[in-house]
Amino acid sequence: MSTKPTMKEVAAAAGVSVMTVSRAFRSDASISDDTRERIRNVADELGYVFDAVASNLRSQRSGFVAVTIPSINNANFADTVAALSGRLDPAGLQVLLGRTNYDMAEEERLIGQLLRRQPEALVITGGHHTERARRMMQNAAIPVIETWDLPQEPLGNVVGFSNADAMRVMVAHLSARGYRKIAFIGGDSSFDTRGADRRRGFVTAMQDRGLDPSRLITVGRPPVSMREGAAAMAILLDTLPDTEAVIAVADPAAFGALTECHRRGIRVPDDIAIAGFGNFEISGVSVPALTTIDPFPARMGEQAGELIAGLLRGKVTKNGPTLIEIEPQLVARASTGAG
Amino acid sequence: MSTKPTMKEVAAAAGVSVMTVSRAFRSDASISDDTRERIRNVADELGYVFDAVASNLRSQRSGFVAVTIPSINNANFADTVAALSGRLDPAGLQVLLGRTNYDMAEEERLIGQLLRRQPEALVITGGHHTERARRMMQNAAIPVIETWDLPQEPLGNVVGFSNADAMRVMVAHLSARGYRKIAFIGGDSSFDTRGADRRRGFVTAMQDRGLDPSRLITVGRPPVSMREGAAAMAILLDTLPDTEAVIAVADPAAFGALTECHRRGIRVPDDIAIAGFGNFEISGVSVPALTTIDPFPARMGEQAGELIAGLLRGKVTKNGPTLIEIEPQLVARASTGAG
DNA sequence: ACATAACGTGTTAACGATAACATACATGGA
DNA sequence: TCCATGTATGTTATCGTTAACACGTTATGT
Repeated sequence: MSTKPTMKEVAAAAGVSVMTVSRAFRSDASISDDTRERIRNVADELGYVFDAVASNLRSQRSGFVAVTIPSINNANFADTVAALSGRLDPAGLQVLLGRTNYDMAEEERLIGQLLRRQPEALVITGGHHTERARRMMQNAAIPVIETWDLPQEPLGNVVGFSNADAMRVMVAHLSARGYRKIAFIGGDSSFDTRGADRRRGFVTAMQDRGLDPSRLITVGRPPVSMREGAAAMAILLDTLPDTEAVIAVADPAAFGALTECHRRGIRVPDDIAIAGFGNFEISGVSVPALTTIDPFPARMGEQAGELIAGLLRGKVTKNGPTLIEIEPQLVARASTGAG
Repeated sequence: MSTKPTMKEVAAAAGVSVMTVSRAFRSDASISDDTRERIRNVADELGYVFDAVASNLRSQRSGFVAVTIPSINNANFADTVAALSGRLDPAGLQVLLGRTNYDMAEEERLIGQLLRRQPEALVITGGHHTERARRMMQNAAIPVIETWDLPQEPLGNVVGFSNADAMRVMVAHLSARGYRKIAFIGGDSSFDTRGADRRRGFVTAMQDRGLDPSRLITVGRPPVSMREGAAAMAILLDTLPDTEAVIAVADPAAFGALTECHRRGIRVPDDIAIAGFGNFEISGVSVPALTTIDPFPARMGEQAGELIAGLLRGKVTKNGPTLIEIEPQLVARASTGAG
């Protein structure tokens, strides 16, 4: 018993062939309930552990779905992954998670690493990638799903939304409530491509309404933290004190901005309105509650999972890639005078 | 080119043996720089992707370190995983992450799943497990590290801290500042074992000081959300209005409690003090900033990674399991009248 | 009752890489 | 000069499982 038992040992102990042991551990195999139970008991006694690595090699199916997210510590992405994982689980698929740290070069490296594990599908957060990363994904000959974005040139399937349009909705909301001098707080756009899309959406939406789109505060690399949101608000209040409303690239930054107002005795929304993005829990709990946009992260995860399960189950070749657009929803709350 | 190329195809194209191709992709192998580069170029042209599955089977090394965390969406655990991952990366090890959802039965199932992938080490969040899970981990014959806890009967190595002691420190802090009627807000203790440990620590610490330990508010399953923290605070203010200080099982719940005070016009800390646990970002940003305890999640991840890298590199059998205790640190802030 | 199908199990070879050993050639010290 | 040593490459067998096929036995239909 010094070495870990294999099916061979189990087979010997149970008096059957290795193949029968193999069948005892698969749901679809034809084997009598009797034998199956007997073998499982024997296996348990021996402390046998099924070797997925060998199984993967022989069957050419890894059971992995590779997933990349910018950060593990982000409720939005976590919700997508949780929903995805929940949908894939019953299909016998396991999520192999990697984080890109909001960096396309890191994403490229990561995708290379993940593909070596022979995943059966690839779920990528975002629609901007290096040329090399694009090539790797296209050559992989597995379903690819881009999420949290609506890429111009999709690699394959997409389950996402337009970050720019989301900002358009938010600008419309603020505009309708009478705000004119609206600022945007975001991170260094050369990294967070979704953040950059939101900023771009903000700028064009402002321009379309004949409003000044130049109140832009940039604070460090994404993800923009609460602290950075507060710092950005401090800069904004110091340099552009006549600003009437602020849109932050995401809720944590918006909340940070709110706290800075609290510290300075500036009333929200009476003196200045604040809005975020993502419908993180904090936006509903803070005082005042923050107006935000809900991109439905869990729904994206479910849809992606559903799509993958379908693509891998059906041998039928789809008539081309699927595009599922999720419509982000404005959640109007007290921080913009609503709710 | 219909099927994915293997080393065989690369070897043929480069005019070398398969073994030489294999060597071209390994850092430790003896091969001329010339040949290596030539082979890599050929491989690139063919779109060859290294097959880690086959490599794993033959070499009996998966390159995986399996890690379980209660929730993906938790900054504390995420920090531990990020640090761990960062330390394992240079050692060529990849984190295979699974979430238990604060559920020991789910943990058991998950561990079974993970072990099939032949991980080289196992990092588990928490020190409470089902009997069957314990057995599986012990039989696995790989290094096991329990974190975020200080188990009575460790399975192997431990990189953690005592949740109960942390509460002792917090009670001491509040007590020193003159608070006597102290309440505890937590989740259903039958699920979150670390939360239960903290509650237990609170009770004994209170008893040790001759204080009443019965102001306990329980709200739903862990993780206790901001909203639930607010709800608990509402109950507390309604039923035990003379309470002087509140300790929440974690910062998000503490923040939720704080917002409830804001909504009711109750001043913190003048009317009631609030403290949390975890040193989440929000505790430093909220107004007032929340007193909390920093368990140094990143440090735990680094230490665990360091330990694993050492154990897997050195063939030398250690003289038994390692125990690394991290000392959580009180972070006194305005919400308890400090700072 | 007989052909046929369905079921349960066994045999053989293979998935794609690498460990272990073998070999060819160059280098160098005595 | 000759053998020891090192370097670069090739050969063979194998990791643990499962696809594909074969085979004997037991239902099923007519």
